[in-house]
Amino acid sequence: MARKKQYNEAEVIEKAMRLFWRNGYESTSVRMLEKEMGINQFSIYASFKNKEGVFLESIKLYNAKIKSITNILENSTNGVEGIKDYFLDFLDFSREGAIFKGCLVTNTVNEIKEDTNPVIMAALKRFSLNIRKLFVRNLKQDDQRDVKEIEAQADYLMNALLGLSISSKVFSEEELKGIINITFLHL
Amino acid sequence: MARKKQYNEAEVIEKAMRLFWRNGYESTSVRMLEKEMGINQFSIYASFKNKEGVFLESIKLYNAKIKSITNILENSTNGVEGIKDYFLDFLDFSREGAIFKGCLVTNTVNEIKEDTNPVIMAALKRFSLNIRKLFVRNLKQDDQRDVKEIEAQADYLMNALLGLSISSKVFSEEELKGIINITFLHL
DNA sequence: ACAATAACTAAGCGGTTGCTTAGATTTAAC
DNA sequence: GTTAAATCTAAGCAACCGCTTAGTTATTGT
Repeated sequence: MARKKQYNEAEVIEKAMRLFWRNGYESTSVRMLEKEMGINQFSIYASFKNKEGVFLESIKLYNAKIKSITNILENSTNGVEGIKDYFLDFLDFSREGAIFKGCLVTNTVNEIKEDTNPVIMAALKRFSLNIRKLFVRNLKQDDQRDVKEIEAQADYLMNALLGLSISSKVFSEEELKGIINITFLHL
Repeated sequence: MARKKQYNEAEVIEKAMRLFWRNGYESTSVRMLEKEMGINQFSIYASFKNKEGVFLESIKLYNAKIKSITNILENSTNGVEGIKDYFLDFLDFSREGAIFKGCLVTNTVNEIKEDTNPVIMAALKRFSLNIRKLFVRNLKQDDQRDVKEIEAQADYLMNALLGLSISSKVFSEEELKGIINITFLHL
């Protein structure tokens, strides 16, 4: 009936995701996406509706990629140690060669404003809350402490993880591992 | 000989700084600065050369403002407790009514890229390193531990502080204070 | 072979970006 | 009062933004 697509949507989203990861949402232009994805703007809008659509698909892919390490956390029975492993795994996950790119989600939370990008912000918050939930689950494995205390610890760990996303752009790998060690020293 | 300026440079930078603090560097346009500062674009460029110049002056002012709490840290003899006070003071400092704006410096570190804004990035790094130096100084007050260990602790605290700048936009004041408590629990 | 349909290319839309220029206006020295 | 210099306003520059449209090309069923 009609012509075939000359590109694979999953493949071009992979490239878009990497670009967003490096540059953030706002400072990644559709022209840049065009070049990186290797397809015309028309095709981008035809496949993903708009720039926001490309980003939402990128988040989905990011979520699928990071599953490789969240799955370990999800199935862990090591309590806090399992969370520490997640931190170290994340460091590896966020690395591209020698440089650390931080977390795509955290980077974007920092960049965008809730009132101008409500849909994106909602997706990002969903992502973060899910990780916090896993932290709570693992913390409960160690002993039966007060739920309030456990949730405060989960907040503490989220804070450290958010910090790590920024720190990874400033500190060296050795320093980052030192930070992780101290973060879990007395938990 | 010539006409007088109809505005005070210190006054308009105060307004510019607040705008950058709320919106970040890139997403604050010169048109927005124009309105907020209450002067024409020509005057902005005449006084501060370019947008980067306005921001660098804003950083200077921010530095002067935050001196009110870094001075306390600088003169503290309470060791780690002095740093904890700094964290709590910072929370207050970064508040505008009920909402937390985070740290102007941290917000911007997250937003800009080193290769496109090297001058700004350098100013931001200088600012951060200075705070880390104060952390090291205070940590040395408590006991004579290994210097390496102290520096690792300073990195850990910087990571927590960076995290706090993001967390303050997501968590409540109560949760933030809980995070700070746990951060200093076993130091 | 031909018509129908979807995917392609490339030009261009109105709006915004950081920054500059032209020209009127105010100040102050003489 | 005249002149020179600094400051003001407002229009406008090229480049870019997200997105669309017009027109061409490829693939299919009949």
